[in-house]
Amino acid sequence: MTRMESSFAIIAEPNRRSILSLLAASECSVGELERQLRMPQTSVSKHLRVLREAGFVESRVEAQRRVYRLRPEPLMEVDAWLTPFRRFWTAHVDALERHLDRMDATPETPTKGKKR
Amino acid sequence: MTRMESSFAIIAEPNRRSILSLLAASECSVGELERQLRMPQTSVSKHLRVLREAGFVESRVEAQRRVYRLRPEPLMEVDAWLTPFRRFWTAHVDALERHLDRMDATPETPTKGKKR
DNA sequence: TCAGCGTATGACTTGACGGGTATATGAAGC
DNA sequence: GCTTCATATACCCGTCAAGTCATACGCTGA
Repeated sequence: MTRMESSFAIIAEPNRRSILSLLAASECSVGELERQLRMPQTSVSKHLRVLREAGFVESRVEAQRRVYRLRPEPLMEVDAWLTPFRRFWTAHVDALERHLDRMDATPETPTKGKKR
Repeated sequence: MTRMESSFAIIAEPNRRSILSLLAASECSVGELERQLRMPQTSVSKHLRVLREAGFVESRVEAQRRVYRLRPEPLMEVDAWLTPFRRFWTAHVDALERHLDRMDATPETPTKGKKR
């Protein structure tokens, strides 16, 4: 149903990235994700469905629970896409730190149209 | 104007990824991008604006043209986010090839509805 | 000055995605 | 059977991003 073509669109959603990060640590049931992320169960299930249909996760049934675990392929695709760009920063590694520091400093509200 | 919080949301757009890929090869003017991507100029300009405000590109003025070039920081962020996941595939590298081969073969339908 | 090119912006429309609520399914236990 | 727990789905709605069109801006050369 939901178009949602590329792997990039899937991980554009912050909650889905959170789910993936948790699953990177260890596999989880829906309820565990629900508690750790403090989000409604229906929301978790919906995101898991999207992730599952896009191949990011798979589930196995365990009694009444469904335990989800990570599948690496789609993220490998993203990683592969980055390849041609890496030459831009492999030279000077500390640029990221400076960038992240700036992000940190900014008042978290990009709401207003800032110049440049 | 456009919220567009994360770097992930920016590269969720296929046309923007195309622009970035072209700029990874070499800096380009708007017109060059327009021709290579075969998309309307207003569209290119709008995507460039989004990319610029998100720090993915910067432009310099050259006569009547604006030449855009890549800035690496936001993509470095994405690369950094991938770090915890790499352990899932650094062991067996060929899984990506198999995955991409499948993508190639399938007629645009995601992982087929397994319908239990 | 004007014309023409290159680029940016504004208004508008459309459609997709995410959140919420209610409900359905299905397994386990009484 | 019924009830409870765990998860999934259906529906509605608000929001927001992307496309299109028209137009405005800025630079250059005649």
